[in-house]
Formats: sequence, C-alpha cells, structure tokens
Amino acid sequence: MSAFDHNALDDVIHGRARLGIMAYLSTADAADFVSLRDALALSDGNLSTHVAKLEDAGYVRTKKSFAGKKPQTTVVLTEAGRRAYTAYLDQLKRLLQRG
Amino acid sequence: MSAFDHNALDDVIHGRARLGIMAYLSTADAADFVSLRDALALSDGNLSTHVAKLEDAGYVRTKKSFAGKKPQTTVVLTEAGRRAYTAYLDQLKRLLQRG
DNA sequence: ACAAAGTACTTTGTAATACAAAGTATATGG
DNA sequence: CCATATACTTTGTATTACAAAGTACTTTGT
Repeated sequence: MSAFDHNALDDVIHGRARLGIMAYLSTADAADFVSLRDALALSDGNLSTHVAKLEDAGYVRTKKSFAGKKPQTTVVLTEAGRRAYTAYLDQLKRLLQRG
Repeated sequence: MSAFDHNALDDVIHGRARLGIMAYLSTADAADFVSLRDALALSDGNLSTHVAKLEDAGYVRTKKSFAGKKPQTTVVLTEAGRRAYTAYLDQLKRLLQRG
C-alpha cells in the first residue's frame, strides 16, 4: 500500500456531509434527524439522502418512533460504522503524514 | 462557527484525488505530472482535470518544459495553496475532534 | 370546526463532479 | 515509414450532491 493511497479513503465516509454525520455520531452514538440537520446545517432532503447512503453501507441504522405525536427518526452508529470510521481516520492520518 | 462546521471544509481540497495531490505537494513543493500520476494511481485524464481545478483555485501553478525531448508539466504549490491546505487541516481537526 | 401554517421527513429533478476513453502532438524503435 | 510509446488534454457518460417539491401528519389561529 502506497504512502499516498488516497484511493483507500472510504468514499462513503469521506463525503463532506457524511463525514460530519459520522464525526457527530462517533461521539454521540445516536442522534435524531432534526438535531443532525441543525448541527450540520444541512437541508432536510440532503440529510435524508446522506443518511440513506450511510444506511445502505451498513454504517448506521435508523429507528422510527414518535416524540409525542411527531414522527422521529433516530440515527444510530453501527459496529461496522464505528470500525469503518476508525479505519478512515487511520488512513487519513497516513495520507496527511505521507505514509 | 459550529463545532460541526463541515461546510467550512474547502471542497476543492477535500476531493479525494485533490487531497492526495495537496498532501503530496505539501511535502514535495513541486512534482511532475508523471510522478503524481504514478504516486496517486490516477489516470492521465483524471489527474489532468484535478490539477486544472487546483490551478483555477490558485492553489497550484503548472510549469511547462521539456525533459530531454518529452514535454513535462511540473505542478507547484503556491503560497495561497499552502495557506488553504493548512486551513483545511485545521478545520478537519476541529471537525474530527468535535470542535 | 375549519383553514392556514408548521413539523418531519422522502422523493425527484437538475446541476456539478469524477472518471476514463478517445483525441492530439511528438518521439522512438524496428 | 509504420507501429508503438509518452505526455498530456478534451469530451462523453455515469455518479453524486443538493434543494425544491411532495407526503403525511399536527398545531395554531379565528
């Protein structure tokens, strides 16, 4: 593996918005849709699609429930997600320090 | 500025391939086209467009010359590029450490 | 009670981006 | 010379990002 293996950077995580989501979840473990949207200043539609992509990759799960009478989506980091995020961070460090 | 200001991440630098180029140049200062292409395992076309984008942003300059009889493009990090890269790194740290 | 406005999302259309295949120009080797 | 190679750039296509519009409610005002 080369010192500049930027190709090893997980694209699913590297995306600007998704990196924000993963960083948030890495310390919070779970967050509801609205908190994420506000913390990251993403539009509803944008957050929705990014969460879907992370979910497709198996990095997060979503739980649907109700907060009072309003629907609530909670985004939870999975074990695979945590591992992938850690691996991403390692790879990034390696890249930025030139291997 | 929020703790999760992923929006502050410079997109021109954040792109996977361009991050590789900037990381490479940050320690090498200058590199020729072929070295970059090989080190980063990018296709010719791909590297060409990414370098053009960095050049448009004023982060690198290209110098055309000849190595023997072959044309040679050298990519050089500009002052603005170095500043932008440093700022990017700072912002990234902030994001990954949650502010 | 009814309409208007708000909340919490998802789906969809469009604009930007990434990438590689094809193209250009020149050089070298048989 | 003709084929192959090098050093790129341009162009076509596929993926991605984003926000506007849509759905399904709930709350608020009158």
